[in-house]
Amino acid sequence: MVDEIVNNPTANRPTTPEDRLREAIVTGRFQPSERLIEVDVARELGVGRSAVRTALARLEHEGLIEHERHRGARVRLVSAKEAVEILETRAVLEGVAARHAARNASPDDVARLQGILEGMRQRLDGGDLLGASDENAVLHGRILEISHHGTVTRLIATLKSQLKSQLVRFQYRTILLPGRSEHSFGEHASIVDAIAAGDAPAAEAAMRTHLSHVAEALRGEAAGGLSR
Amino acid sequence: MVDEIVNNPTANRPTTPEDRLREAIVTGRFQPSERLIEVDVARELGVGRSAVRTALARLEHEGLIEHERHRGARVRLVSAKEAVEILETRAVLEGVAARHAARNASPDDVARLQGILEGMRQRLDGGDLLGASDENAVLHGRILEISHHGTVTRLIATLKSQLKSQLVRFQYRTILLPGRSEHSFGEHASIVDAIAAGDAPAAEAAMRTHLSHVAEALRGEAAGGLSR
DNA sequence: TGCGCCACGATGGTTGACGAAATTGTCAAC
DNA sequence: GTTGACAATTTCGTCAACCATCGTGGCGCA
Repeated sequence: MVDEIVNNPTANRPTTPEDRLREAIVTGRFQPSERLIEVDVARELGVGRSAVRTALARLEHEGLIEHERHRGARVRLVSAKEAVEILETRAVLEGVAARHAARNASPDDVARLQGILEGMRQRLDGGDLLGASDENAVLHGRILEISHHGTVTRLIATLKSQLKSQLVRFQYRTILLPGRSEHSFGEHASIVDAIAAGDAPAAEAAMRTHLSHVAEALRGEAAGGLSR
Repeated sequence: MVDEIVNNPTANRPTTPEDRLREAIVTGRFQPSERLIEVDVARELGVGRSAVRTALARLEHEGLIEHERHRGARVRLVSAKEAVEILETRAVLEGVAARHAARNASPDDVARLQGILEGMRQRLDGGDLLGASDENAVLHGRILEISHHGTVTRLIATLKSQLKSQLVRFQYRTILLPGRSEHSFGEHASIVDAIAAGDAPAAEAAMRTHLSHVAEALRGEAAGGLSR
């Protein structure tokens, strides 16, 4: 019932126009600030105008595009400042999730979290930083699930998709920064520990400090990468 | 440039179909869980089906309706649990806003906040509880503006609209609860004080405790009103 | 009684058309 | 040369009619 939200690789074909447009934006096929003329997009994607319209409407509220009445849509440019804003917002939201996870977690949940942590440890020891980064995402996702907080889960999902469009252009793998991986592992361990102990405030605090560090690391990188 | 986002009373007529549908849902013209058949809605609103389609797409990501592919849309029912979730989420988001406001506030901003506080004081002394409740909304809105945090502002706006649809059915004027108004005023004063002092952590903490009290008051009321 | 097929209801999407609004371009007057 | 008004163009907003697809419930058959 609580299915993982996995990005199915090589999955079934029937992609909706919405997915295709999102894909085109996220992969940078449409440049930021570029005007999205409905008929052009329709031709580009090989679908009708109405399909593009509904897709645009959805993508607007996902924050991928801006749209003014009678003036059309354009790809939204996420500035460095805004990227930091998003990270910061995610920090407090995931903090709430961690708090609830600490209250809800069954022994089984805790075991699974510790298992993920274990996997991170092994990959780090093996020098597989990218693999560890993936485990990272899994851990955060699992905590969200355990929290059973629909509202927070939903908001984080939209924030994620907003950053994703920029992810392609600026490599946001902070875990690749020297020294960051070990530091990050320790922070994750603290979060899991707090959840295991059922200490809700500690879990929230740990999550927030963790993500504020990520944001900080990013800010440093952004100064060189995002500014222009 | 930084125009107030006021709900213009008796303003210009040209309402979009989207606005009209939102209005219809929010005012309870369509019942929760009611299926929204496109053609019926179209006839009801006196517009075409395509207009309804776009409106539905937008309203979906505002959280006012649910939508499953090939299975249509229905008005989303916000349960009591979810209402609390939303309040809780708003609490941390507005906490972030307060934190930023404390960092950004110019002397002028502080003066305006204190002016609003003064207005609340006067209305409370005059026994005008509803008026004070309005000032309350103004104060929160002003803090959001001062924060200059677009992401948080946007998220709070959507959360608000989700609750608004339930607002009509359950009177969420917690300030009307006995004793709550005075308590609330003190909390607001603390928030403004922290912002005036430029004390970011204090501002965030004050906002969070304030809103957690609101949520608590609500939970008590919800037990009698929302449960069934 | 129970199972499966099929028709119907509703959505997803297409095409084509038209009015409305915004932008752009032009031209004359100052 | 600059400004203002007006015309032309672009693009969106909406409608209408149409077909394909998906779900679902009922009917018939076993």
